[in-house]
Amino acid sequence: MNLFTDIRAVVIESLAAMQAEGTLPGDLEFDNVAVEPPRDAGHGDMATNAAMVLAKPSQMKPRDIAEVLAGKLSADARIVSAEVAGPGFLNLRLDASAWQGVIKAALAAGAGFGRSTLGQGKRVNVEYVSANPTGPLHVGHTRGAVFGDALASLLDFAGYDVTREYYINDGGAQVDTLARSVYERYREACGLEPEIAEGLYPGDYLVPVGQALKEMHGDSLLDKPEAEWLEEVRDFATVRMMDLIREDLAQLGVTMDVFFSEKSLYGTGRIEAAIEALRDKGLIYRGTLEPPKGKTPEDWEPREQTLFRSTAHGDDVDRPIMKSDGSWTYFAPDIAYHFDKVSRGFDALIDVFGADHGGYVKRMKAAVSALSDGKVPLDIKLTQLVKLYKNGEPFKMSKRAGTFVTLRDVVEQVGSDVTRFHMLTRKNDAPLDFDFDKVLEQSKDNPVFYVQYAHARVCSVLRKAAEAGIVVDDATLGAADLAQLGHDAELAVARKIAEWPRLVETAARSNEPHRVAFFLYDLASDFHSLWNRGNDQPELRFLQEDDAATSQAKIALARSVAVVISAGLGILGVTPAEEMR
RNA sequence: GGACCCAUAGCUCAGCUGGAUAGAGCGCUGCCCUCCGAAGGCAGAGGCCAGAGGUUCGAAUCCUCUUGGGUCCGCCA
Repeated sequence: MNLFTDIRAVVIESLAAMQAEGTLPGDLEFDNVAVEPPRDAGHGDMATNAAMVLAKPSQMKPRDIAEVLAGKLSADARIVSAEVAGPGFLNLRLDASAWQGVIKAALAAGAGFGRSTLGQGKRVNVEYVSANPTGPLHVGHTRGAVFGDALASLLDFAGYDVTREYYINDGGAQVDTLARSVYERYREACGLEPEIAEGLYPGDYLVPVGQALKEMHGDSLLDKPEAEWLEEVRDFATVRMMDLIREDLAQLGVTMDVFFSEKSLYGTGRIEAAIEALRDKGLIYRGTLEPPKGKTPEDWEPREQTLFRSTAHGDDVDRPIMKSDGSWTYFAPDIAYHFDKVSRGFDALIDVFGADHGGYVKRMKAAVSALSDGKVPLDIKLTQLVKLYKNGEPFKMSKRAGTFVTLRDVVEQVGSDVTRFHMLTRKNDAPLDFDFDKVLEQSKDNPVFYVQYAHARVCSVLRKAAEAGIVVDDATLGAADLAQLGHDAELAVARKIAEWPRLVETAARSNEPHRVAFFLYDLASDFHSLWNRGNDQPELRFLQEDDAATSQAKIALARSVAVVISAGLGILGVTPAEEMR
């Protein structure tokens, strides 16, 4: 249940009644009518902007509309008062039973509380990570992995049918480089001196791959020319790298539904088919691009290429899809890949890229727009850089100096839960500071700890209640008499609980999982505040000795907090703590 | 030269797609606690939302320009 949509329905009903009576004109759109929590809790429990939104189209004064609407709304049992305020806001106060209903609903729904039908089962493809299969994942990939995974979970929770997908860039020159790098490690395994030339991948992680190659082939590849071993070594190494990456992702709790191989697009006519689809729309032509202004490369010379008219779909310049030697540019298989996604029948596509791919957004959107005739929206989320710190000092990453920080380094040092939560307490398009020491701090200053602690406190209350012989299963708690929950601090928590279903939808609509993290922090804050009041006011403690009925009512509230935290952390991919250590 | 992202308290950041007196944590100031409901609590000061125009009942939020940061910019993927 979503109390806000329930009340909004009442508002819309009342407005319709006003239309029927002739108070309002019959031809009004109610799309912009919103029922929201007011910014200032002093204004009431909910506020609607209905009168202000409708004032102009109905040519009436907002306050006049609000007055009539207030009268209608008062008829609803849940609405205790409706007051006109400010320019025409209508502030609603709800009966305490409304909040009690929310708590009961949370306990009844359990982990499913807040699940939405917003997505209507529409199929969404979320592509993320998609790192080149040439080595282990590093910190930058970690953020993309965490973000993409949480976004996918959020959309799932909001009622979408989500596919998590990884695009393996195994078709370009970088996997040949990988093969040559592995070959050197193979020579090393055979007792020869490896020659890691400039441009090859020097990382130690290729050593075991070279050894594995030796075990398979003995010395037999040593005498052969590159042309004879390249393909096999490349395929072998790519598989090994993807195994490595899958393990890295597993460390973070990320599992993909689909791994899509770029290579599978080559030699199968699939790239050609995608380009033909564009050609049929008149978007492919031969032409010569202008040099980039202000920063002309020294060796620039005009060349005629095959171009995609991406400017017809919002891009700034047309993009080459074929090199002058007739081979595809990297953009061509990407077009084919997205064509494939469109062809698979997804209703919406989301790509999660690193910020360095920002320049790529418009052309990709143009391609999808062209390929789907504008029917399949593509949202591209860019994750900004992660700045590493240790003890408050910036920590520079350098492949050469060997201070290359991998995903595995991070997870092994601070754990998956902390990594995930911390990386989600920032908007994806803002740079992120990651301090190896601060994120592990056990104090109120650390949001990870703060939220976990709230959940652990609830668990602790449940344990103690059970020890005291009070029945605290969800069914019993749900049947408790909640009428005695009347203190402001208690109602504040209940209000927050009621906002959860609404937050899920707003976060999903904007593809912003970080809102979940901030919400959980706020909820934890309200809960801790109530808890702390119990120090001075024993009647606010959750566990009331010798009064099982009151305890059950209060614990029902606490339990609903745990239900929401647990659900929220579930979306973020973080395990809720049963106790703090 | 151009594209994209960003600019909110001293610091790090939210701000629910246009709503009322702009919020939180840290830091600062002042009280309280230091009884395992422990890893602190309560309260206070602190703002021209980078700047200038525009859109309308109403702008931190949308549009334009300016300034200042970041990412990137033809056959590397």
